[in-house]
Amino acid sequence: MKIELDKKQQQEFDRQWKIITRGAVDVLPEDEFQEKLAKSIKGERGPLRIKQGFDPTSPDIHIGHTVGIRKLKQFQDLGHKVVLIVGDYTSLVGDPSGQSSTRPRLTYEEIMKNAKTYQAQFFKILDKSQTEVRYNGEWFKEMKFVEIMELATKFTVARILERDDFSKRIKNSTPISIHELFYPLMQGYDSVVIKADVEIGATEQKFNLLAGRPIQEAYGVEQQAILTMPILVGLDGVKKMSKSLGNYIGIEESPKEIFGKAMSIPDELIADYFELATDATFEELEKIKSQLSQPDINPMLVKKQLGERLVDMYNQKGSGKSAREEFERVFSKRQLPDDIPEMTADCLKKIDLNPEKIFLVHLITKTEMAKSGSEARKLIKAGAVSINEEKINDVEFEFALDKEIVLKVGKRRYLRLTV
RNA sequence: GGUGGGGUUCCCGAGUGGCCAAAGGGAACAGACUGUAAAUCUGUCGGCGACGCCUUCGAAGGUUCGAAUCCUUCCCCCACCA
Repeated sequence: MKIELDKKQQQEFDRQWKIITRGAVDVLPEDEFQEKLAKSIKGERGPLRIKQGFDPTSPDIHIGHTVGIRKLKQFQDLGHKVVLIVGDYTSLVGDPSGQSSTRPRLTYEEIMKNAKTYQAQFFKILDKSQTEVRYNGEWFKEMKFVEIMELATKFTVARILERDDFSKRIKNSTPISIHELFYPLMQGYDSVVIKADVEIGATEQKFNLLAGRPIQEAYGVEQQAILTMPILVGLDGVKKMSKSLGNYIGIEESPKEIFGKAMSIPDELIADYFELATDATFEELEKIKSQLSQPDINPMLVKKQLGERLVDMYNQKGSGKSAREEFERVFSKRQLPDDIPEMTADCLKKIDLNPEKIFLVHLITKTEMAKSGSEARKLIKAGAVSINEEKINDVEFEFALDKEIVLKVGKRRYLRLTV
């Protein structure tokens, strides 16, 4: 590194660098990044501008998103400036990264609605006062065709087609629309406008992140360094966490849900989740890993710690503990949960059920405990339905509501009926 | 623009006139076992008060007692050629 630092500055540099690179996969180009940081510490330039873009394609943020957001928070804690790009215009294009087919495009209204809920959720983790939020429609909306063409001259098709996802799609004869080629250009242009020093993203974003560099250069802006973070695998243990696959833990979910979902991840994922999705310290991580490697320690116990921790991060203090106790009561001791939804006989009448003669299949469907009558019958046949702990196997089962009962459907759906 | 091949239930993928709500696999859901883990085994897997009925096989028509299967038109995709 060319920049000379005095001893104190060097210590600060080392401290920051350790935090910055923790958990990161790529830090490119490392020397440029270090130089930027050194200059900033030395006071030759202000805090670094750290960029991350989000395409508001769904209304909720899950803990997969938080991997990057938490990295941003670390930068903030080190005194740097975070610039969040809400990709209202890039969402219209749809990021082709890692996609095996063209993404469905959302309407502008859907995108803006999602963008709003995103922001609120970002600031559950980030410090609002140190964050600049920009919508890229701000500059793309005004762009003239000649300017778009100008941007398009900055990059070649060959470079874009180098990408693995595109080359795979070409090989498999899956169509690629021209507009998809614009995605990296747009993302790179965002970096030009906001003068990003560093852009961070998931590993699958590496190409898009790197694409920003030549584009910045072409527009006479200092090139950004990039930092990539691993992709968090979803609850299924196979695919990346995503809302559309339904294998996610949303940060807005109830403690019960977060804890339960955490308990359902495959054991192999426990350490990754601790490392990427919680604020466990380096020492804690080591401890967890050693626990997991000991055969006499049940990984379930470690997993419970994870669940507790995740719940606490997004809820009031102590909610992790109570979520855990509730979980143990219901699933380990097989007792009833403490918050069973209730319905009275009058409520039943409102949804067209006669309390004197309740047809079980209808009860299950009308209370939305199953999607359809066939589904309800299927569950009954499978022995998944019980009333007051007693299994019901008769598809035609009817009963009169003369005393309070608790209906259980599947592992976790409960309903209490009162007279 | 030409020629050829395709579009099947959540996904992959059989099926080329009745035995087809449609093989097989995957996913999913449920049961047993458990730790709401993994593995394994079993069952379900369009809808309906249900041994029957209704709606599905790109779209719309047509032939037929009867169509996912045959014909016509249209839409979309792929390959090769240009």
